[in-house]
Amino acid sequence: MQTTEQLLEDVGFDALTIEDVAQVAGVGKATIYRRWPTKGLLVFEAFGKEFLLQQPPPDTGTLRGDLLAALRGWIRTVNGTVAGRTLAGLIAEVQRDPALGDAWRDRFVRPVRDQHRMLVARGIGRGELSPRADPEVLLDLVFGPAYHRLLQSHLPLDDYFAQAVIDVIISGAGS
Amino acid sequence: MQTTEQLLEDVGFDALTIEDVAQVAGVGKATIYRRWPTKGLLVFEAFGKEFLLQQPPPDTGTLRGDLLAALRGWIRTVNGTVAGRTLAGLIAEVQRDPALGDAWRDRFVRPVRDQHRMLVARGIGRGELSPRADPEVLLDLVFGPAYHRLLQSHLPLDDYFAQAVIDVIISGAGS
Amino acid sequence: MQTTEQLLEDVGFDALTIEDVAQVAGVGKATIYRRWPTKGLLVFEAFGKEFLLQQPPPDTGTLRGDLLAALRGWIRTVNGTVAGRTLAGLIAEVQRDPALGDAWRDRFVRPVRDQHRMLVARGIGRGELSPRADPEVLLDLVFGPAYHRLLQSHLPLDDYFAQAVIDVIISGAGS
Amino acid sequence: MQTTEQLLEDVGFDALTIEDVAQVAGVGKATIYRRWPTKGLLVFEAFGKEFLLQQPPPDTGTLRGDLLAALRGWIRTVNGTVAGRTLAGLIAEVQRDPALGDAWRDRFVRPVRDQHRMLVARGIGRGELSPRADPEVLLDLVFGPAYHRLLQSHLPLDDYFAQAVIDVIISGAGS
DNA sequence: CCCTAAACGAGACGGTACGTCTAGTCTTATG
DNA sequence: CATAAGACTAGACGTACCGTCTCGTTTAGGG
Repeated sequence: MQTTEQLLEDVGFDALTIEDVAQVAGVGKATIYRRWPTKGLLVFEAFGKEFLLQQPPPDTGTLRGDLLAALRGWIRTVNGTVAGRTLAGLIAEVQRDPALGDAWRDRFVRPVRDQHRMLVARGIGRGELSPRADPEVLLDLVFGPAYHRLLQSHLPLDDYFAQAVIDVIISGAGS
Repeated sequence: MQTTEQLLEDVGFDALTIEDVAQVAGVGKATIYRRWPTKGLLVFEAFGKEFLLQQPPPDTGTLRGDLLAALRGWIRTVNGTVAGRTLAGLIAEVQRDPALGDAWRDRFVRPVRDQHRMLVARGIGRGELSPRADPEVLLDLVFGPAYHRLLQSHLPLDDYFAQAVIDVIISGAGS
Repeated sequence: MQTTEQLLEDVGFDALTIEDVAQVAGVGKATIYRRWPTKGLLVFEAFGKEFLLQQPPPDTGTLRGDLLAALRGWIRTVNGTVAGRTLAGLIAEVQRDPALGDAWRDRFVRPVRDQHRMLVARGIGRGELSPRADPEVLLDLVFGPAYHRLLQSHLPLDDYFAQAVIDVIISGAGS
Repeated sequence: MQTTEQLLEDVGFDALTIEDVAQVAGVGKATIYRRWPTKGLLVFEAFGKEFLLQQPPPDTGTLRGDLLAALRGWIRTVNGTVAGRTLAGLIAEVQRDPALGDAWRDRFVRPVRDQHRMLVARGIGRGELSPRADPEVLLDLVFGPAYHRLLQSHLPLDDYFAQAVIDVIISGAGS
């Protein structure tokens, strides 16, 4: 497990092989396969806990503040650590391993969204949101652009971006 | 090339191997490697042209109409054909192959964004957008959520989603 | 191993590929490469044991009889089985693979010559040979012509040849 | 042709490819294939003439002298030049390419043996040979051991060897 | 305290695809 | 019009990992 994290830092998601993990950990391959059926799930477990710990639910008193804090936290983790490349690698892996996809949605996407949905609910309670707004769409609007930039690398994930995204979501871009 | 498209339909991005392409095409492997150094670039080329053809630049007269049409077009292609899975597979591949990443940004992301940026520019010209709005962020807000749903499969890519996204972007979700 | 022998009979040394051996044996290629680094060494091992078993050291009581028996035995094996072509193929391979050459000399040429040298030593002990005769040269004179005919195929390897060779070696061709 | 000889010296028979010959000669591959169907025949032609020129028929006045001179000439050429490895390479190639085998026997083995057979015939005429001696077997006895040492590399091809071989052939090894 | 059974390290195994290489044929464009 | 240049089909090469499977060998808990 620590071996996995170590190797994620040293060689990255792609170059990591279960064979390496076993050897570096001084462990038989079968021992790993007994616990994690695929490389994706192995890395997911090592990555997931770590990542979620770094995303504490914000509570700033305003919806704008909460969403901005959440997005900034995500960006900080993704930019500052190896987590960004690992996250990208895992999402890539999800495209080819349906079992990992299920785990990913159940144990990563859902909990994170549940957490964030509460921010939105709080905003609705405070009357900061139009009652028409769909919370699910809102969450996609907050994080979709960020994942987009992570995976396409066409533009930087910086604080200006975070603010601009949240501003448009709250206030709209129309004149 | 047609062989690649055929195999993408038949077996999908992941199960497609250069070895198969060569055999089905009745071609030596070296011939393929001579032209496309990796599977990613081979598929990208087969996919790119096709995909771009199916995304004609809309011109509805309003920014909202244009953005909605563009997003709907993307969703239609992604949902209705094998292009969705291929697109996901390519984005996954981009995370692993830096050379493909460069090609991807240069020959796919950039042209598509250039096209869409014109819609936004037209909207600005018509005074439909706050002069404060950053076109790049706007583009990420329109398509980021869609890519997000494509890659995470947490929620469907339907017409309701398209409208809701565009509505928030134009008018904001704040009360 | 039996697969190798089988394929040597079926298709011959040249047409034999490690890929075929693996497939026919129902074995991964790596398994073969793990044990035998080259096709030459694989075939050598399959061939060597078999061949040596068919060359029991003769003991007829006279040097002439022993040498003739040894040469006849060699000719019989080489003419009667696939071993002749395999032997030729291996000697050909030895010309291009130095590692095989080393193994060939150590594990084939040397043991065979050791055995035959004992026949000569016995002859010397019985006073059948001029003390001037060099055993090494004698061995080359007995088998060199036979290998020559095997590899050049200019004339048949028959019993008349065997007798004529041994006769000249013992008695000389001078008048 | 000179290119072939050059490359034989520079890289040896095995490493020589028709592709290289073509490129070094500044010639299309097809041009070479038009004249020589295989690498074996190409090299054979380049090698054959050269080699035969270096083997002038000796005439020393005695059979022993002639045979010794012929064998020494062969050894000198084989030891002193790249011809030795080329000769070994060609004999190896002959084991795989039947067409080359035919050419080899017709245009190399036969002429050389014809020449040497005349030495023997001269010896018979001079009464130096037992009338019982078979000239063909004699030739194999003279050169077979030499080819044997060339191809097996188990012992050196030196002048002592040449003399010992001829001595036994003329006088026999029996006491 | 032993003894047995589960888990373990080590790594061989069958299998797949990789990317490279060479052979010999076929195409093209030039001089 | 022949030719150099080199692209092409074909297929074996040797490598890397995969996921499965024996092997002994620890290592614990129950007799």
